[in-house]
Amino acid sequence: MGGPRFEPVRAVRAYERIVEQVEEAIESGALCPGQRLPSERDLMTQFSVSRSTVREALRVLQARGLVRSRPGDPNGAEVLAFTPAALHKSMTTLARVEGLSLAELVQFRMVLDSSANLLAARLRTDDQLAEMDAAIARMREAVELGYDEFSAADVAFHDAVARASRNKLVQICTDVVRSIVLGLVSGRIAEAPDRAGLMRRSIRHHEEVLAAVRAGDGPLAARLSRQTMYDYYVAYVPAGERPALRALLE
Amino acid sequence: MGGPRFEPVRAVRAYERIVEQVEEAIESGALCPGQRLPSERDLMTQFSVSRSTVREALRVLQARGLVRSRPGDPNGAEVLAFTPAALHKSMTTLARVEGLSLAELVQFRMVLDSSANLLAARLRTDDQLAEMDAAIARMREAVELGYDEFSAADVAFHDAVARASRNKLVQICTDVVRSIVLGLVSGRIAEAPDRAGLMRRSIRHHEEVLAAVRAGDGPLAARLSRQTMYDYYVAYVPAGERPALRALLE
DNA sequence: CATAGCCTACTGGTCAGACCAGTGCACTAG
DNA sequence: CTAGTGCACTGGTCTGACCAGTAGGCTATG
Repeated sequence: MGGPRFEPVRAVRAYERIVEQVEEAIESGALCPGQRLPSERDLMTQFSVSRSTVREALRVLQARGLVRSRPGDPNGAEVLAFTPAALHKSMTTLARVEGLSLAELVQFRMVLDSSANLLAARLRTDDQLAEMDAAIARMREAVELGYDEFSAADVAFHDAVARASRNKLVQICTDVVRSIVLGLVSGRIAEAPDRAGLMRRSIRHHEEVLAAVRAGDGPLAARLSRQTMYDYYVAYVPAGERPALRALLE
Repeated sequence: MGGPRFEPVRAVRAYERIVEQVEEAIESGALCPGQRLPSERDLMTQFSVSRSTVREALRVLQARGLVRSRPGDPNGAEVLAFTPAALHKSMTTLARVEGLSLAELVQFRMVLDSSANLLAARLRTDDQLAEMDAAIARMREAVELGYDEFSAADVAFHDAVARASRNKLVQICTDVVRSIVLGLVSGRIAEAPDRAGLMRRSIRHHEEVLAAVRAGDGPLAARLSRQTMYDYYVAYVPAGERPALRALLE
């Protein structure tokens, strides 16, 4: 004690050093989306490693959604614009491995969506209000067209709200968690006996939420959006887990 | 139009098939944390591919945080328990690439933490209340010890609340976003001129939040926790972005 | 002259076989 | 019984090769 505090050294593998360098270049903006990396054979001379090592690094970068390579492409790997794909992937594994219940996922959506509405009520522009109007209009038309169209319009509405919140993290997490939830229940909703009634009720709820957002009443919009989501999903949540959802309703 | 709807075919590479199979085995529970994969040389015969292909698949699985391999280990790669490491990684790149502002991150924490408090006020057990008490006690002691100890105790408090919310997603996202935020500002807090005063004020706020949780007053706990976080971080948020944070305070 | 089609020089994906440094375990010498 | 030594195995890296795909230049054809 009192001597120098040594830190454990981790053996750093060659391909990791490559990943770090390329990652840094991308995140710092030195490499922009659309730009190309050198070919694998060029990279092996630049890093003075073998091609296998270069390739392992590229696999990692690809798994993180930073680059993409196509066989035969005369240019090297392409630097990608950020997409939440990697986030989505790890959240999906999280959901499966940790056995996340539908209740937890819906609860999380209630939290995110109501916060987005709270913020949107204060920060929305008129254009964004128009987008929400348009989305609800499409929901109305979709009652005749079928569940897929309805769901798409519904998604568009929530996306508009999320954008209006001006918080990219809220936006992206909303997107990711929603797609996981829809993957779990969309089949069951599409086959629900009283689909049309469900849709009409949902539309009415969305209209109320939008009215609150338009009026600038954030807390009301937040409360209504929680209620809307609860009503929409509660039938698919096991009865034992419903109290946890209701805990979010005043 | 009207003809069969063809989907774009993507060339599926050999290592991707391997990743899928192993991933499926892990997520379905056929492979449990702690178990070992066969050695790379075994895998190449099982999948009848070359070792490079096996290794590329392992790199991807490792990047996703599902397995870990150690040189010299007489067993194969180890299947890992889920950790939010991959989630953390992709959120960090998100933060850097998308240029997430501190304001957005803090705002997100306010949303998550207040929701966790809202839920905790209704769902907490006595044990969890005791944990929160203990964490605050450690915060008090840490005023003398230094910022690192204080921050650790602070984290412990918020973790206890997150656990009490009984929502793993809330718990994990709290953890991930917090570590990103702390990475951005902990240095500046540690060097703040009136550190001790800051800590004491934060402790008082935490005590108020805990009192509300103990009393079962969810909305109050939620409101207080938002205020607490706002007060703690507002000094590090550029003035122009503060209104967005205040939008979350009633 | 314009263009359809081929040729070539690359690309990434995969394979085979080799070497090295590290690890754990069985065996052995004390 | 223990301390030490090999050994058999691991993952990490390298070399060199082949294949199928792509793009762009070249050529032969109209």
